[in-house]
Amino acid sequence: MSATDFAGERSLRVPIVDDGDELRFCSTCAFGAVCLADGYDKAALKDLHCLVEHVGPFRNGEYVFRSRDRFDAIYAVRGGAVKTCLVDEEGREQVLGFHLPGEMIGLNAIHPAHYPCDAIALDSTWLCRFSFPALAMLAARMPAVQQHLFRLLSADIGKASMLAGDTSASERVSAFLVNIAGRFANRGFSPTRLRLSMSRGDLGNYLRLAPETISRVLRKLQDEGFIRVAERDIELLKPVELRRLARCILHE
Amino acid sequence: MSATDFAGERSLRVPIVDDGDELRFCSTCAFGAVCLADGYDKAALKDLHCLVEHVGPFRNGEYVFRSRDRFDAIYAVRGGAVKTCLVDEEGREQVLGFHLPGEMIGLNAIHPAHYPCDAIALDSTWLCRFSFPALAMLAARMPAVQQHLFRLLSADIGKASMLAGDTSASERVSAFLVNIAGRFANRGFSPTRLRLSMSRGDLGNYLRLAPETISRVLRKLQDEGFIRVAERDIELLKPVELRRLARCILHE
DNA sequence: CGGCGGCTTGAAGGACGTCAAGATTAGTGG
DNA sequence: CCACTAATCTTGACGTCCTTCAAGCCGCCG
Repeated sequence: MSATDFAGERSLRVPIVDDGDELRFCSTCAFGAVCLADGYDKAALKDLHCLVEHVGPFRNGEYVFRSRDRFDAIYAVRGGAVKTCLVDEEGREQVLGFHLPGEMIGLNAIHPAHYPCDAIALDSTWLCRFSFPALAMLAARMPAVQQHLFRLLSADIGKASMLAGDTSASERVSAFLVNIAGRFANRGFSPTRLRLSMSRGDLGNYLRLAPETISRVLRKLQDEGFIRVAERDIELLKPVELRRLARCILHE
Repeated sequence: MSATDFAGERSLRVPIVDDGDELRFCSTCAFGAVCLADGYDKAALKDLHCLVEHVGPFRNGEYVFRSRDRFDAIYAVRGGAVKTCLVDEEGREQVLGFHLPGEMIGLNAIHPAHYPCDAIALDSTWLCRFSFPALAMLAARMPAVQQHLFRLLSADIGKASMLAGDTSASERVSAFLVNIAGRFANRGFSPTRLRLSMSRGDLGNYLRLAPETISRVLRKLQDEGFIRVAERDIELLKPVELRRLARCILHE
């Protein structure tokens, strides 16, 4: 395939959102609206700020945390992308998920008290680090923070629905593209143009498909006019049709 | 296959645990150890008790809650078994999970504020119902309860790992059997003998395999001497070998 | 420029699904 | 207790979608 790049592609690289300031959280921190909406005062806001630490950049392939590390913090992706994965005793990797700006990682480590998976940067990646003991203490004083944490945790249950059902390769790839595009759109990025931060291998691993199958499906979707593929840049040409292809997986 | 029943099979039917009393929770309620371990007084215990309601029995096929019902409570299975599932617009069911005594359902409803799936009894089923608003209020006063809720929620993330990886039908079925047996064992039931409360259809649906494949795999595992199958009663004859077969999925 | 990893494309093979028929069980009412 | 029906389960034959294997291409970075 000839490498026809998109015009303005540069804006797709390493998406990152605003930095916030002393009295406003960066929107990725997932706690931005909590305090102000509930009328907490500046002291409370400051408490919340004190337990946030901006970390990064992590480079492609660097570990944010490793399986079996002791759990002490959850993270929000601020810019870049992270994959979470397991490695079995034979060294085979299993990708559990991808995490884009505005999304949390580490929530599944609270219970076992150790991270149950690796978290690896896929791009130049920045994160917000929340000390969990401090956050839990604050939550006990501020019901809105507690509620927010409950919701964050609840939202993460059943997120593996991408692999659900008796679905074909095209359905799964379509669902993935629609899902990713939607998540980018939620954070203010283009709803139809996106840059995949993961390799075909990682993507196939996540969707339980061979990398070759990913290639073939992307080509087929392009031949059918649903998408445009240029390396890792994807444009959704017919989002509605794609969504219809994927409706069994996305549950409308 | 000739129907060779197990001796003492009757004890496998409708597992149920103790009832608890005014000052002790039934062990299934998942809050049993919280208060006493942290030295809360009887008043606190009573608060916790007041928001628990024993409900049931539900008969095979009855709904505990339905998709899109407004969320107001989480449940612990006290006896019997529950499946959670989605139904798409064409009426096809998709089984998300099975819930045995001692396990919670409804945690994934906190965020959307509506139950995102159906919960259907597979047996004569009793549950403990926890009003969530009341529970959250109590959690704000009792850090141990809050912590316990965080852990319960966290533990539910990534429970769909049964479908993970690039695994054969035998591996998935083995993993399922080992997993179920372990969950029963955790609650004091036999670690090697169990009664499946779900049909081959539900099981296949959950594992993304045709019911016929489930049959064939169970027969193969029996022919190889790993298990003994009599209808829905299963005996694990070589738990170690089964676990080895399933190690890719169970992550040791 | 040269090497390497990631991506694409083709051909062949296998594991599971589908379809169909028969067997066994559970449930119901007489 | 038995008869009858419906549902579930089993077993076999065949087809299909995806994987595997192999080769070549492209882009990136030293």
